[in-house]
Amino acid sequence: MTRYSPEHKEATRRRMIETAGRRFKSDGIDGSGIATLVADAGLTNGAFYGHFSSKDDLVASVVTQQLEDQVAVVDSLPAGLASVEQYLRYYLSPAHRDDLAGGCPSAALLDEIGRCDVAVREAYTAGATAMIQAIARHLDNGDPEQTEQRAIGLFSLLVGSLQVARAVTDPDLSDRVLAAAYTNAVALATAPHPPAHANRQEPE
Amino acid sequence: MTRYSPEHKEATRRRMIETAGRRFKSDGIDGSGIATLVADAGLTNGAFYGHFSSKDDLVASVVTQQLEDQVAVVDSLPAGLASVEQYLRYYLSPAHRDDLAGGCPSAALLDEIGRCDVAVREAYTAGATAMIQAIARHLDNGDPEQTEQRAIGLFSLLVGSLQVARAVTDPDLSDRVLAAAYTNAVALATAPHPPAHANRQEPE
DNA sequence: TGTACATCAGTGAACGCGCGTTCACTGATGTAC
DNA sequence: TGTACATCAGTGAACGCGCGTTCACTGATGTAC
Repeated sequence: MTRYSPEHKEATRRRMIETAGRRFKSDGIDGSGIATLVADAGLTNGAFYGHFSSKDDLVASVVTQQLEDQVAVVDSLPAGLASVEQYLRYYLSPAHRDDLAGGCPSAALLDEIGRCDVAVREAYTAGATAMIQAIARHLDNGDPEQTEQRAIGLFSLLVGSLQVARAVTDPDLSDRVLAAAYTNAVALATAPHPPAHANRQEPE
Repeated sequence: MTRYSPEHKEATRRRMIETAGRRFKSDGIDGSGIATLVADAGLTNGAFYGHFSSKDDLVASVVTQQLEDQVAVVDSLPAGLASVEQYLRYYLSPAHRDDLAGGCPSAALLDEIGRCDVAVREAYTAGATAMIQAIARHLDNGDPEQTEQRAIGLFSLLVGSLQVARAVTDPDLSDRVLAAAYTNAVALATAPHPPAHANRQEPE
């Protein structure tokens, strides 16, 4: 009854989601046309709507997949702060900065996602929530509220820093942005327990 | 010899740059067409090329203007950490999160700027450099290298947090992102002197 | 003061192009006998 | 094993539309006399 192997179409769909992820991250969502997206997967124009109901449908699938992949990487890190620092070194490396297509989806697409339709933003919300929890598991210090705060802050700092480092044309400034982010990220991740719901605190 | 007042055309140009800034920030750069941009300033299609040589030329002018305005706000803050905290409260407020068109240009446009042509990115580089210096003046603690690191980190954290808070659809999560950013930003800005070029530091 | 005129900011129709989407079709596949 | 067939993933031309840009023009302006 079923022609072709049952995995055949599903494999093509997965290939489209993966190649579209790379294309979106390097050229932007608005900057990537259907013709280019299907060509990247070795198909032609009309094949698209056999797999996705619209471009937005593809975008939502891509966002979900990209964040799941990123969560899987964080989940696979060994426990302990040393491996968090190792991840920070990768995330804030010149290699990651220069690899738009293969890098962090939030850094590449976040403000565009913010302007997408609600289905895309819901996909992002689920993915970002999972990502924050994955980071929090590595920072856990017994105070869940403070741990979540730090996980959110670390995630935001990483995303913002990588975007700044990518946008500026001065290579020296770009390197300083990455280095500053690393110093601040390590401080944030390893800060001692106390002021959880930070009351003001004078310097010195 | 000169017809019209000499300020007339310049005033129209400034009006275009200002309305385009709002439009770009709410709809994105790719998402804003020339027809809409000129209509926002009360003009019609063809008037555009009397003021700008191309859309990219307008984008570069907008980026320069938007960052200059933001630097002027930071420069006008009274000295002292209390006024930095006041600015952080504004920046990370629900009101700012919900005011795309009137808010921070980096939070609204940064990843799109990263994909723009080199003239736009150079305009952004100049603006971001000025912004980092303006922030650093408020954080100065005698160590210029550490001060710049903190200014860069603070700027990146703010931009990233606002983007995350805007992208997610869950209002409660969005509020928690803003609150977490505030706590982490205050900690970053008011941290005591010591570990400037942070050597590793075990927790507790 | 009143009229003729040169300037030029702004008009609006038109251009070629690539967008997202539709649809009649093709042809490789695995099945039935 | 060999042939006829039903399936359906993928093809490729076409659609209406809005994009960035061009250009011949209009008409309000301030000037000259």
